[in-house]
Amino acid sequence: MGVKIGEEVGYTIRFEDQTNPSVTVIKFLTDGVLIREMMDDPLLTKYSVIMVDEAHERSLSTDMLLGLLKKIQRRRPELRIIISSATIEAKSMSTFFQARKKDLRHAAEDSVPSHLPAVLSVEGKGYTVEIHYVEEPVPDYLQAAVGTVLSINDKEPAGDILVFLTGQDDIDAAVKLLREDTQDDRRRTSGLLVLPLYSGLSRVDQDLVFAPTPKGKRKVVISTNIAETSLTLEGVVYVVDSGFSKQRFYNPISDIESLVVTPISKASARQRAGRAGRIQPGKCFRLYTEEYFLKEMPTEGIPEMQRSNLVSCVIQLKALGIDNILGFDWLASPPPEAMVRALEVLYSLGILDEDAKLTSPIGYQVAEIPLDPMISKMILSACNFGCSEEIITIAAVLSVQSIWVSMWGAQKEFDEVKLRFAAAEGDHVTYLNVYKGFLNSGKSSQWCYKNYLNYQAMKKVVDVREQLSRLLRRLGLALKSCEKDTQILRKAIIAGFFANSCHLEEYSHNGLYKTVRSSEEVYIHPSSVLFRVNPKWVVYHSLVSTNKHYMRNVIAIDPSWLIEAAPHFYQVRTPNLAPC
DNA sequence: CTCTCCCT
Repeated sequence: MGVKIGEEVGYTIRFEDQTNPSVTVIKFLTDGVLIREMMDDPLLTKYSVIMVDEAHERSLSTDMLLGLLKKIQRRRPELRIIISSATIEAKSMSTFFQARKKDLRHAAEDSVPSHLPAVLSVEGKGYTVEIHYVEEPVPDYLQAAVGTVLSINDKEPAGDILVFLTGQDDIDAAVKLLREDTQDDRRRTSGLLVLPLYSGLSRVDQDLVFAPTPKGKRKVVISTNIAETSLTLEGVVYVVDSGFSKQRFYNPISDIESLVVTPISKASARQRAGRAGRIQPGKCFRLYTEEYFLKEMPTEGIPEMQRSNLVSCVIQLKALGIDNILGFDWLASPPPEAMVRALEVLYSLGILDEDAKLTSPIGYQVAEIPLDPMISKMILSACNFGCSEEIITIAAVLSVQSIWVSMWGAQKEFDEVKLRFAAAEGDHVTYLNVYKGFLNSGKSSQWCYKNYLNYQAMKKVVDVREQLSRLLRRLGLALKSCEKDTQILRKAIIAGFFANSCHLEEYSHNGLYKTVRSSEEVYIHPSSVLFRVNPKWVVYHSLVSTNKHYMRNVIAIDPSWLIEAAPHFYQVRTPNLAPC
């Protein structure tokens, strides 16, 4: 359009506002930012047209936003809403936004949208992709994927290959197999450049997949879902689709989130295939039968709303003045159990009162902080305990994926390096040591590299920490350091995470813990500094469920601190503690 | 003895 970014056309993301309110007429932003903007401007009066892109992804915030926009439109019939979605399911979207008869009765004539939602279809600009299926179901998609790559390399003309598997384990195994094959049988694979791709890789390793393919080589990228939508690889002509991805599921009864290898939807399968047609006509090899695709594969995935913990979602709606959360107009209703659980958790944290209204000041302050409510509660308590300087560092580290780079070779070295930072109290205090070291190094990327730290992640920690310190100042809360008093630090953590306490099973030789609240069997994650240390009592930040239930980010505590922090949640029962 | 992926 020939304009400078940040003037007529701008964008806003978490740490960057490239707009100029007096000049900008088109603004790109994430759905989460727009929901945040609603807290100051509930009817989004700044905007006359709102376009929601990628609505088919059905992320938590997209679903929330669509429900909120529908509500806004009743008050602002002149607001134009455009929803763009890559699936054929436009009808359900259109029905959702169609004013219902009972709404019409209560609304004045002129406040009804003057047109029913129109459905427009726009042709994709990709090249055609020829789809191939297997004749018979494959017993092992990893082996099948490796075999398919080799046969493409044998039979098909030049062009890079993108393989979709489910996770780091799968991917590292496939990379290894293909690289070994290169050595065993020069003729078949001599031209292959095999690269893994997943979000845990360091930036340097991720960048390798974007480098142009050397002459005479064929690039094979073995990837998670990250290459399905988040990253785009040019030069891909062949896609191999395993038909699976890892998905998160939340059980509101046990309050545990699990990562499960799940069959993908037809929508995902199409998206994956489309990745082969960006520069020329391509081919997609699906490692499942055509019959399976047509008859058994679900059309759409399950919206995130229906398989997530909803505490963040509930508090945001509360902050927007939506009192009847259960009666909110959802595009897809979340399970009532998950709603009830979220309300319970927020109540136990003192964020909602008996009438499920935000408490003052805690509830309102928590809603202002753009983090998980348990973390926000931890921060607010730290302000009272006088350790907010340290706690916001911890909060920032906990809000990035992982500050360590994933190491597939040098495990032993890695563990040794980690010991330099390890604190007996646990991971949270260890993170403080890492952060201190990073600052002392002058925020050096070299230093990160030497210490197996992810430099990008550390930079993000600094950004998040700065945002939090600005926010606390704005809320009129004190930034104070507790120096070396890690007891007070742990008490502040417990103020947010008292519900996540576990004790080591007596006579347990393999590190078996049970959660205090529901006696679930859990273990300390091998990435924790307390792995194999196994203190008697711990509090964890989150559970990840794969083969076992693993606690990630763990601190050792004294059980009396639990009763001190949450007498309403725990009551003393000799000789141990029990939930009430 | 291990971590799909976005996002405020």
